[in-house]
Amino acid sequence: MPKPDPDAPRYHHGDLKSALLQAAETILKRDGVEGLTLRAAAREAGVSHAAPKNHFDDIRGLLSELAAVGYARFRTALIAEAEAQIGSFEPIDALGIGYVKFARDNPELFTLMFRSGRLDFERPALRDANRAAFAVLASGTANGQTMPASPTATQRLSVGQSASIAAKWSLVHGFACLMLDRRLQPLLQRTQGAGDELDLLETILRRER
Amino acid sequence: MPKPDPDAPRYHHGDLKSALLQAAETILKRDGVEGLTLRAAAREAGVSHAAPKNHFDDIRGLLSELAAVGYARFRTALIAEAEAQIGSFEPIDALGIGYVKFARDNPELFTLMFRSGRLDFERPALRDANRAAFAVLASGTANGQTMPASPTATQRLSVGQSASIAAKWSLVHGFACLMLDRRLQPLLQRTQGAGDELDLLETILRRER
DNA sequence: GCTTAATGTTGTCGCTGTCAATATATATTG
DNA sequence: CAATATATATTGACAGCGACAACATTAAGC
Repeated sequence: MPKPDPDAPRYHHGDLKSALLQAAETILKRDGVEGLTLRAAAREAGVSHAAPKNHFDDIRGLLSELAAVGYARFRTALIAEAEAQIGSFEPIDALGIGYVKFARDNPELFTLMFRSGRLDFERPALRDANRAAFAVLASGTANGQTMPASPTATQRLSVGQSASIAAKWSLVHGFACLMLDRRLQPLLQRTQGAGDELDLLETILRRER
Repeated sequence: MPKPDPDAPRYHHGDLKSALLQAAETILKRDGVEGLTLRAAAREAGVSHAAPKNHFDDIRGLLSELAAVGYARFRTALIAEAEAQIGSFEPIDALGIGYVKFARDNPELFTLMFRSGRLDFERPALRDANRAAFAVLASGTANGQTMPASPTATQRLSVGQSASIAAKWSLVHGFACLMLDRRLQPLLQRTQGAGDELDLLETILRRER
């Protein structure tokens, strides 16, 4: 009788959705967002070019689901950094450092998540992952408040609170974007005794209080 | 004898490069960066699909030259805002307001210039326009210094000066990016008596001194 | 005026996303 | 268990894209 050979080519993959997401991430790291196509992911996973349609509808679906994975990792990275920096930085600043570190360590994924313009945030997986990540950010942004995030984040804010949150968020987000585009490099190069970008960020955060 | 009819179809356009750039901007505003293709620009300008190659080499060339036009406008917008805000904001903050206003008023162009990842900054036109624009920014960023920019921007900076510049630049750049992605909207909506994004930015800038 | 270079057109190639039609495996139900 | 329905994967096709080569037309230089 024919044994179930795991190496035998099977018509049905079994867990193609995960395999495609993994293939997509491989391509993302190797070729960047530009090189990440539906057909390339199918090739990488060893299936036909139209197979991804069953799991992701279209290219925006694939990119959005991969971005959702990214937001989940982003969230855990933020939490980890906040815990690691206890005693060194305020929670809000620790989260900012985690934000920029994530961008530095996952440049292509960060670009996909924050700068691609090809995502569908209505897609439930992405919508939820995005919200969960920003709930962590918001939790450390309210004055003096610490982890974990308040799950019901519908409370009203004062203008001052909003300004404080937007300022910090804009700062680290802009820093991350400029860093990934190597736009801070000229600045660092003409700075006496400058370190790398992360040193610069920590200097900024320490000076602001 | 045949008069030179300006409406007659001529084999040579005369000024196709400008016409293509104008067509490209029309498409950019109408369809976004995604819809801006070499062939679409050629169609919009009424020439054959391969005509742009003579003037822009490839798609990156066209996008880069259009971005160069954008940086030139960006520069004049910054200067105009700095002059308009004399007495209301410090030069550095006035430039920041100009930065965000430009993004608000030219979202697609800003996206092309700062977030597309499809530009070639080695291309002389873009390289020069980019430098000229950031010379204006740098001129208002040195402590208390005012317009116009010092053309020779090769002087060394202290870590504190770099931190100050990077902080302000990151803040307005991040704010602009988050604004264009409508990521500040949820924040504004749960803020008591909140205005629009620009009000929020001005609040931030006033609070930081 | 002749030659040369610049500019524009046509045709082609491989790639992409998307769709329709079809094949195969799994799930469900009688 | 068998028949059917559903989910999953393949094949083939189409138009749009960037890029290239071959060619046509015009302008520029000598």
